[in-house]
Amino acid sequence: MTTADTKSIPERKRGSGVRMVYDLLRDEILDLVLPPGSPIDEVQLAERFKMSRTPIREALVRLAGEGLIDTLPNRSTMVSNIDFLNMHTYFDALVLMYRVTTRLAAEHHRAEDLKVIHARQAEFAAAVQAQDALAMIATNAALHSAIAEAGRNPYFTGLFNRLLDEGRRILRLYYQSYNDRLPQRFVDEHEDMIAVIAARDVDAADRLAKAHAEQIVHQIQKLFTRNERLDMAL
Amino acid sequence: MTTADTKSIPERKRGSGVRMVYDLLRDEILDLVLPPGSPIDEVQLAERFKMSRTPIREALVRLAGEGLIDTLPNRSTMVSNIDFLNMHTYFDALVLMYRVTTRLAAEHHRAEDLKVIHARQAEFAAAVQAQDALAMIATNAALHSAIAEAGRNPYFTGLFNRLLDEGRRILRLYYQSYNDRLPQRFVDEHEDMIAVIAARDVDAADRLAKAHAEQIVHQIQKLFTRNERLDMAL
DNA sequence: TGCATTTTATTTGTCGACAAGAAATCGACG
DNA sequence: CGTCGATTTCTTGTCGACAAATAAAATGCA
Repeated sequence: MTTADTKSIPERKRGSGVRMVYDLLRDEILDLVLPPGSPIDEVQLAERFKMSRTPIREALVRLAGEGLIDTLPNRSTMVSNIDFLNMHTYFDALVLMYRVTTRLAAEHHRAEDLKVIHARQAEFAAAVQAQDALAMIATNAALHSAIAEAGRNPYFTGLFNRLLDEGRRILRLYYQSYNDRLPQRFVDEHEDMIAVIAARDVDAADRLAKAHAEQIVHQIQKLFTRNERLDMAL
Repeated sequence: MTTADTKSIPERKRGSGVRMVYDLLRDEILDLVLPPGSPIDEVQLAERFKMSRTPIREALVRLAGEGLIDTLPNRSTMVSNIDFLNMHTYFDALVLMYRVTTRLAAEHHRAEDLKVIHARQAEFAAAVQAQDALAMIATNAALHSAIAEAGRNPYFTGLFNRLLDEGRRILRLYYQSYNDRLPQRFVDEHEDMIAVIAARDVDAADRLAKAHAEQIVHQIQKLFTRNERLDMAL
């Protein structure tokens, strides 16, 4: 294998390059590795991935379609800003989707759904145990996405996943600042929610989901008002 | 100026070609001019619009991002099918968004919002009067979009507009089959909804929106079960 | 004739290059 | 010394062409 190492990864399947750069950029943006306002350079990405600008451009178009990057015509393209001003409107939408999806899960779940949900919850608990903030975000989103799937309404799950993605950056800030305090409380609340889902108690599911969501929102808003004061102090 | 007329419309602003073909294809798909399953040929569009395949490709990527077209890798791309099987889940989502946006409009609207809403309602009434099905769809969506805007939650309005677009093809089928019977009832229901929004009666707004949405859903489902029977008879 | 395999043909995905647009740099003039 | 304008530079948008992948057609064989 001495002749092949001139190019370590020369082989790329025909349609895979776009998804690769799309997934990577998406993750880097949502995990705040690329903070809001970061410039996105096409040629830089092109030589980094050893491909032409065309597939990179396609990935950027997709990201722009999801609102993760902003493209000024004929000018630069950059990572979109987090809309702190309308954050409360985001949380209103998030709470509603939490409630709806959990309620529907209690109504329509099947046996196989519960297995997936329990597995996701175990992964979340493990992430909390390991104090891995990034894993907490991912597994938490995966758990709630699984709950939404159990509700058997693809439109709701689509809207919900969209919202979760949009908020992943805010959650990242949240977990970033709280990685000392273990959110064990979330684990317990999740357990309660899963229990009432399994029991098909629709009203309780709605109530617990509302409380769970509003608790998170309250924590985050507390964090941001504190940060606001810090910003003003500067 | 005899040398310049070899190309009648050679001038195109630099970034406008993409939006042009995007808007056109989008309208043609949503208005069922391009029915589900229609093949989309890149080179055909390229020569039709007198431009390279690159900007057409970008427009197609955007449309695929919104789920309006399906792209099989390395193979054809076609207009996406309407998901009749999960249609009731769509209506569940639509009813909920109708309720939420109308409720929020009653809560948060301002004086200038009512002006816009009244204007949209007048346009819808005019479309009904003229028995213009396409205009009914457009003005009805515009009216409800304006109501959502008055709710001052950009996330809800975004999700709602997305849903309205996805359902525009179903509504097209609906109005197509009912263009003899005037949906004057919708006009009246709209008037009632606008009245309670103006009165800031949140509960009544929620109730009327729910009834309005469910009435529409009921009509459409009635239509489709009838069509189902017709299909079975073939 | 029927089936498997090769060949052709068509369509997509990718590339390198060029042109347009806007910011930055430089220079001239008041 | 500052301001306005031209030029340069840098990035994006577009183009034409080529390569890969797949379906369709053609060929060979039993």
